[in-house]
Amino acid sequence: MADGPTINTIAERAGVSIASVSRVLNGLPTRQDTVAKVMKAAQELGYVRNAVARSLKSRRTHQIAFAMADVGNPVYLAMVRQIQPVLKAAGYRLVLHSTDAVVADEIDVLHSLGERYVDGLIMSPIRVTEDHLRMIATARAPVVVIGLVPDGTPVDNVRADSHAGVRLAVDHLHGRGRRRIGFLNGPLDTVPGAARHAGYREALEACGLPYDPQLVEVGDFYREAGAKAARELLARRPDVDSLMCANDLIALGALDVLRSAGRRVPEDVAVVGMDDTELAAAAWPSLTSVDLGSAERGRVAAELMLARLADPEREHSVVTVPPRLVVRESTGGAA
Amino acid sequence: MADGPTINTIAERAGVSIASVSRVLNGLPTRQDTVAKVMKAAQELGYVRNAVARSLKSRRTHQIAFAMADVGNPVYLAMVRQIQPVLKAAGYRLVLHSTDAVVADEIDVLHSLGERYVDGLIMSPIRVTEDHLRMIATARAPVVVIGLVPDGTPVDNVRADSHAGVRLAVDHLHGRGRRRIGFLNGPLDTVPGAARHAGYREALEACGLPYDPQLVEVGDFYREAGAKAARELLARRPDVDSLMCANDLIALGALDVLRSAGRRVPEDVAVVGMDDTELAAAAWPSLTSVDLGSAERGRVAAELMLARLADPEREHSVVTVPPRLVVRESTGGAA
DNA sequence: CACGGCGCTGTAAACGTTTACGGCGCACGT
DNA sequence: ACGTGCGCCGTAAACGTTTACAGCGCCGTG
Repeated sequence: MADGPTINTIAERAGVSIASVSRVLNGLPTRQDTVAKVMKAAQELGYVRNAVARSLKSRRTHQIAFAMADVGNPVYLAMVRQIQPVLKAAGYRLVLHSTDAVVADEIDVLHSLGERYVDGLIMSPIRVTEDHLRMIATARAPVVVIGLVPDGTPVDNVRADSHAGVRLAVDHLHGRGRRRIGFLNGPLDTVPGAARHAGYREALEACGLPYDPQLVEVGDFYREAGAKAARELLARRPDVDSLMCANDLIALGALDVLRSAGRRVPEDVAVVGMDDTELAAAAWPSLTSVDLGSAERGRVAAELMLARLADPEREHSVVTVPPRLVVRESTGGAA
Repeated sequence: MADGPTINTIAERAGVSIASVSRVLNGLPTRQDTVAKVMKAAQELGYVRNAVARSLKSRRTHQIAFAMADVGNPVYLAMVRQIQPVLKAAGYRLVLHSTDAVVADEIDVLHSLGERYVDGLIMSPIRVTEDHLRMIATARAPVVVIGLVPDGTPVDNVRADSHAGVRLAVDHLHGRGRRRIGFLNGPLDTVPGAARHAGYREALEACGLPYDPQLVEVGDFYREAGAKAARELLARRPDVDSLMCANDLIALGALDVLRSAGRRVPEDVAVVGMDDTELAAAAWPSLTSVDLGSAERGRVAAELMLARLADPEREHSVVTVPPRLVVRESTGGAA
């Protein structure tokens, strides 16, 4: 692990100046025999260019950061999975930040952009605060936000449409003859929670079904919470014939409860999840789920980032990725 | 996004030299009013230290790379999840490489260590070739390998013991009265495939059961492959009373097949998976699975890396993480 | 009062690149 | 034979830090 060779070592050995070495290494026009000498020396020394020095001079690190709440969450995972190859193909490395949904940590990441260790940041904040918006506006490197930001925010933005996603699911249930559609939601003060609630009410209206608060449970986005919510809803409204769940984990919890209550899925109660994580396919019965396009959003975000790096002056884009319903056994399978 | 302030800007504004600024910023002993002047100027300018320049001088980037075959694979995911917080707590960033199990890509990552954009590399290669070993031995930055490398390889190494893991599972099945234990394995030319096969044979012997080739199927590590293998095994040996599966996906495939064949799990056939991914808990019936300690291995690898960075001269460590059986419904639940 | 020592500060070099600029040698035209 | 232009090349500056070293002022001591 001794000190590696530098451009100087090569210059000495090849009997040329460091400028020539640099030129050869960067493929700039150079006389043929100089190229040969330099290449030979570099080869023999096992030279590898120092990325740090290069970045200092060129002001490009060829690194992009991705900040999310939790590496373990399948939704973010799907994003990473798409972001990674896009960036890699363009010659960028991926730096991962897991903020545990702590706002201070997210602000920290934004702040650290000033250190210039990355060329840009893709982030998917759990909540968007005033602080976020202020930091984003003054950030020293391009930012792409996955998730809803207020219209007019000067930033590239990729959105899901969970509103429309819920409508898709409710329509599907209605189309299969269900009329008492329960709704197991997460907290209403989160962006997804609020949007999904609104989507549920609207969809009912569009189907000509009444909104019945008794059919709605608000809990959290976890399996246990889903089970609890399902239990309570079943106790209150045993006649419920279907459950719209605000994510797949809630739906899994609901399946557990339905099973031990002896309700058949989908015959007695149909169930729809949301996010279409790999858990949906693993569950039994396999879970119909609304794909909100996490993967697609990741891909688009990466592409927007590349576009901005290529042209920093371009207009800010706002892309909304449409949801897609994946029908499986829990609502009776493909028609 | 104009050029940010540097140490020079601050020096000018505060009326001191850049050396003093640097000293203040690094907390080196300085007169109180100098500190105040510098801090004030830095504050007003919104100064953030340039990480690249700092790295160039200090020869530390405070970045660690993690290279794995596939970000989407839950086993690697579990590792990332543990590695991230350990590194973060020590002030390191995580750079992710997904190699798609392409050996050339892995070699590439090893090679790029010479660029010195990271202080070290944690890798979990799918197969370990001669090239790997050669590159690791001459790497210009510390490497920690998760997975088996030949004894004596000069590298920090964290191993799973899938051999012992299979024994654990087979013992468990035997203890629950199963005598015709089928084995659905992955390819024998992979490190895990070979180790698991050996573990299976040994475990049978230890239990006093005969090894019956008819009870063994070799396929691949995917759900579809698991289903296919299970179908064939059931056709050949309808009397099989339990299935040891070389990973959770294979087990899920097996569950599908058993269900549609009308075999009850665990009453007619008990099933054990491996890796204890989140799919195991999501499945129905929930899947007994052998946790090979992916999470633990990630944590240990990160710690070994930090230890080596702290003391480059220390002896190479080889840590083997013991497997753990997680009993769920597919083998009858906790005793 | 002279001097040694100490605490603080500034100057400058270094980390390993990229690149603007000027110089040198050669071929060519007059 | 001499100027011109062109193609390569080397010198040196720059990127933004950290840090060795030397200098300076001040205090206390002899």
